[in-house]
Amino acid sequence: MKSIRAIVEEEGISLTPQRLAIIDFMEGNRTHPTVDEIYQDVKSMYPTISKATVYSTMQLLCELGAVQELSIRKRGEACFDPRENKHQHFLCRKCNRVIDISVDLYDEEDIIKAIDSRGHRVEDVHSYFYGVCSDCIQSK
Amino acid sequence: MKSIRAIVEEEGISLTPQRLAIIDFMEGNRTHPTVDEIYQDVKSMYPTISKATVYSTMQLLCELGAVQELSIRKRGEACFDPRENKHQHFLCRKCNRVIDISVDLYDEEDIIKAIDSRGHRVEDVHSYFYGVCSDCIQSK
DNA sequence: TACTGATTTGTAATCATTATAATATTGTAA
DNA sequence: TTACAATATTATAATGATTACAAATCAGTA
Ligand SMILES: [Mn+2]
Ligand SMILES: [Mn+2]
Ligand SMILES: [Zn+2]
Ligand SMILES: [Zn+2]
Repeated sequence: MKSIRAIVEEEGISLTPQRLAIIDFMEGNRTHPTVDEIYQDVKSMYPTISKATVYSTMQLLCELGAVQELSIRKRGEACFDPRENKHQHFLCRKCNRVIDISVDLYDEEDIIKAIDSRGHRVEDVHSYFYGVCSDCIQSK
Repeated sequence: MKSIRAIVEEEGISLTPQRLAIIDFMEGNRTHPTVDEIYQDVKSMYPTISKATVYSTMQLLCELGAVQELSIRKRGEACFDPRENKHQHFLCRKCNRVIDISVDLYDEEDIIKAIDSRGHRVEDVHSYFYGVCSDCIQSK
């Protein structure tokens, strides 16, 4: 899997110190941080960084496909993870953590079994598909 | 499938005129309305209704499992649909519509094929699993 | 009818995100 | 190196959805 940094460099996008600090924090990060968590971490090494920079950098990384934004929390903040090997996301409604489920399965019932077998209890599933609808494809 | 109204009545929850108007609008509704869309519709028949009532009623209906809230739009408003037969949701990034895909499939690749075969183009999938994690189950 | 608890309403507060404009930095060409 | 234009960063304001709150209203019961 290509690193976030490699993807950004390939695109010829300038690696400013702020972007580099954000990328370093995200690379291999499995905690699904929010914008504020990224901001807090980077600020400790780079005290003048602005939250607006974190927002714009995360949007850039999303557009490049280097990270993905998750809307798994129904309200409140979005969170992010590096786009690595296919895996699933489980949100604990008690502790509010987003937990990676590293399986290469595509069948919902199999995935639920895999999550259950890790000791979690699955109560609900939402699958969202994104793209362009037939009407919009035709009227382009 | 049980109607929303039946679920509410079974729970012995009082059916106020406002709640009834909202339930009537949601029953069988396939448009995935937002809170504001529900509010605008109900207001035409019930001009004094408050948006706060729509929020609290939708929360009630969600807790009863009569409707579900979708966070398919990564920012902006949540939307709702009656919890009916299992189906999937496709968001068009151009026209911003949430489209029901009525299939009884559980395998992601099969679902994508089904969506494609309806003339839509699938570009991305997010599956979110909700429940209680092993840590929180143990420490209860 | 009088009382009690639940519901609704209008408004204010909160919070994540986006927009904006001034400032700073970067890369490039002379 | 210097000058310049393009890009990025910053601080702050604006937006917009949701939640909190308290007063007013309603429903059910004694
Ligand atoms: Mn992940
Ligand atoms: Mn639906
Ligand atoms: Zn937990
Ligand atoms: Zn469309």
